[in-house]
Amino acid sequence: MGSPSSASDLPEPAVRRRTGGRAARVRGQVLAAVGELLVEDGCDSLTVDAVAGRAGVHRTTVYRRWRDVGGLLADLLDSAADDSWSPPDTGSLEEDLVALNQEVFDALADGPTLTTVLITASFRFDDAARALSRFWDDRHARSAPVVLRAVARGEAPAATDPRAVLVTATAPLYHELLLLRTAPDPALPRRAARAAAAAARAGALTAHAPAPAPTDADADADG
Amino acid sequence: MGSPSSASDLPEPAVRRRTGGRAARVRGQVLAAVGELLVEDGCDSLTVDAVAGRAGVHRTTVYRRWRDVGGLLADLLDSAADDSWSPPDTGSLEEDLVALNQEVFDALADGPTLTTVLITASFRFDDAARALSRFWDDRHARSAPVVLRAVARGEAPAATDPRAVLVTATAPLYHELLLLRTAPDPALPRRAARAAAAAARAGALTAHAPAPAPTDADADADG
Amino acid sequence: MGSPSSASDLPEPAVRRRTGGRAARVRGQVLAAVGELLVEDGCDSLTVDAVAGRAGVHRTTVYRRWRDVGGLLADLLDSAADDSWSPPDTGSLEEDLVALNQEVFDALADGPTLTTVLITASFRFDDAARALSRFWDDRHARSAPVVLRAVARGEAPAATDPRAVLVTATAPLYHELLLLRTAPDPALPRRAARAAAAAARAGALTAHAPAPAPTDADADADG
Amino acid sequence: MGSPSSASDLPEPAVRRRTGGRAARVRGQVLAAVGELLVEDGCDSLTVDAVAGRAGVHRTTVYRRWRDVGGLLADLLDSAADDSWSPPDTGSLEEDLVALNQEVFDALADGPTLTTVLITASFRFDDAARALSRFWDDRHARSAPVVLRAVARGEAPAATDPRAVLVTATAPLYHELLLLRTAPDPALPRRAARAAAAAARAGALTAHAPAPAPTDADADADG
DNA sequence: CTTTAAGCGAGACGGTACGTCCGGTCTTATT
DNA sequence: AATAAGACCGGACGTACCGTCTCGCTTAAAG
Repeated sequence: MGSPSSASDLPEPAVRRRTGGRAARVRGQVLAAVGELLVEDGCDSLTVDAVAGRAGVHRTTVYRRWRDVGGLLADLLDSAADDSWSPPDTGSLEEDLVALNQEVFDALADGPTLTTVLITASFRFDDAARALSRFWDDRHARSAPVVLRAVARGEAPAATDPRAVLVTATAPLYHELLLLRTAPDPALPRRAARAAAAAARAGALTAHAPAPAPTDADADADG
Repeated sequence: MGSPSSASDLPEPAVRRRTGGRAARVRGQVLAAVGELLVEDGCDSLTVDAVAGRAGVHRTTVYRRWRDVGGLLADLLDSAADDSWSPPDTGSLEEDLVALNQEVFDALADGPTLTTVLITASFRFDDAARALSRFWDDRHARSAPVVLRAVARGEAPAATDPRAVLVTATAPLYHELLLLRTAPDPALPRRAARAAAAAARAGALTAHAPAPAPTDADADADG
Repeated sequence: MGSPSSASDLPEPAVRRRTGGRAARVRGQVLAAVGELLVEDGCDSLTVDAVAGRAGVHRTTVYRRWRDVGGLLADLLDSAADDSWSPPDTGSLEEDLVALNQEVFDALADGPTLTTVLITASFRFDDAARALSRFWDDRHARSAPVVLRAVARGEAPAATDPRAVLVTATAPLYHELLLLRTAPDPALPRRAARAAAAAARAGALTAHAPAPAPTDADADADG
Repeated sequence: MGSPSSASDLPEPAVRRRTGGRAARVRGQVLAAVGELLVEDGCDSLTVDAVAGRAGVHRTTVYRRWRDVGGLLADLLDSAADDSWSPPDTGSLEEDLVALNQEVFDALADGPTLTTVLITASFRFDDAARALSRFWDDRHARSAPVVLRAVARGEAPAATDPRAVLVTATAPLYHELLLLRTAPDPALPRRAARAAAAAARAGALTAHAPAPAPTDADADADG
């Protein structure tokens, strides 16, 4: 599924008031400073003062355009929406999920990544939380073809819910690495992908179908 | 899996210097104030000043015994470790997992629970993060029998990793409700439990076994 | 002696740049806004931003023409120089002074008048201080006939200094109402006028004459 | 009448919370810094930041104890109330008034004195204005004997109002030097004192007595 | 039952960051 | 090419909390 940190193009101002020269340059400097500070010291050191200082810009300028740190993070997240991202297509559901999981794993595993810091920050700032939700919704929507192709190949029942499959596959990674804070297990991406694929095959991830008779139906779906 | 908020016994100080009288009373007042403030206003308003004021205790007293807010949270979490908790035993893996998931769901679903706030806080304070990890490790250890019984009943291969099953079952709940922040779906606990049970049945959650040939092996494991 | 607030014609710019059209209209709007803001909130709220906003003019326009708040006040004071003012002529020195004092009293007595605010402001802005001095010099010059007529009538020695008489008469009002901030006493204008008239009659306000033999002359006056 | 700047002992805290050690030392440093800054740069440069910096004390300490610049000035004024001050006693009303006036003149005449700055500041800060009024009330009360002795000596009518005499004597100095901003005239203290003494002798400064028949009575008094 | 020292209340302090206001300059877009 | 809109820099404001310190005083535990 990737992470919000994979792009850094900062394409265009949200409100195109002044496209040229200083205004755009200032925005770029500030967002760059936000990113740098985040990876260096984490969320705690991300103060408006520090951002302004790093960006070589006055405090009031930051307040004028972003209101607070949450606004900065939201803008960074939105600007980091990498429009060119597309899901893998290996020809098998499980391998596709493994590839997606590996992307997530890489973004979370080694120490305090920009990704982990952004997620952490989303717990403190509503703006950032909303921006992060937007990012994930986008990634889920783009990744749906992975599941739809699997259904087309007969790897899963027709009613399989793409989003449920994706969440089932990736959730253990976030849970282990962010919440439980266990040491990164290189086998984790594949195991979680396999489990999600198996559950999908078993018809346990169909959309809104409360599964008539769980035990037998599952056995049938498998067989 | 429950939540860290289910107990409030506050058993004893870690260092038993003065067990009786004022010292213990002060500790109880302070931890109670921490809990109240957390559920009222969330993690942001949990300042030492506010805690001291609410507890009717002087600021310096809090600093003297807990050092900072993280210490308060860690103490609260440790004191909230409900020693009497035990996992469900319905006779079927899936139903056991559903019961566990329902407990998690209830603790996370309705608004800013004490549980969600504690998890949020764990991102800001290392002490709290460690205490929370301890709590979850304890719950996973206690819940292992659920999987072991399932193995004994033949519902899953012998090599099935209890922890992996539990994480696979509960992770989607935390992911949806805490990270993705989607509206609570009452069907979610059962769906995630079914998916985890199906994956376990399919042998996708065996410990440290990299699963030689995914497709055929799974089919064999099912049959 | 009146006050600088008695006129509101805003006749012409000090430097007659553009008498007609937009330029003059803008000047009128801005000076009017200055006056309004002064009487509403006093000197503290008289910011360039507020003036520009009230006048419906851009900030930079104000900076361009008046440089700062002091310039605005100076312009307002100069424009408020009421050319038609003339001193009373009742036929007696004391009654003339009473009339002058009454004018001052009315301008200072009831709450924060425009006059009091302008004087207050003159302590913060040199431009305004100079403009206020010009205003007072003008008033003293115009009021000199009051004393000269009294000398002609024989109410005071020939060497009597008109300015000293006027200052002696009005100073207690400013002192009481602005500096000592005592409650306005309706008897004050007359009492101060009587005192000044008495001093003039006694020859205590002669110009640059160090009073030849103070003791005997005074003793005579007493006896 | 002197000035509020004539004492610098800073005798005791208004609220004697902590008399010894650091608290008292801090207060002294801060008030000293206020005085120094006032005489150096006037009222405009008297910011909390500057005071704290000069005093070698942190900003928040100043805010904690004095709230704002007005509070600082008020405390300085109160602490500068020189309890040992007493009016002159030369044996003659006029000479006493001359001495008083000379004190005022010296405090106001040469450039921006601490006195002039304090008065200026009182126009911006209510606290300082009140403290200044208290100071002047005190000085007027202490100076009353000057007039009472003159009455006892027969230099003025029994009903003479001491405060009116003092105000009449000193007001022209404040008016000329602070408001009209004329160049200091060394003859001014004596001339104003003579005028006030003459008015008192003439019975023009009696308390609350509306003066029965101004013209004739005055003529009698003169003649 | 006394001592004694751990713990507490109280107040002040240095310090960081906040978010706001205003003054004054400078840049951009318009007309 | 001039001007109006607006973004910027810089300084100060007043506040909230942090974490620390130094005093006395209480009081629980040990001798």
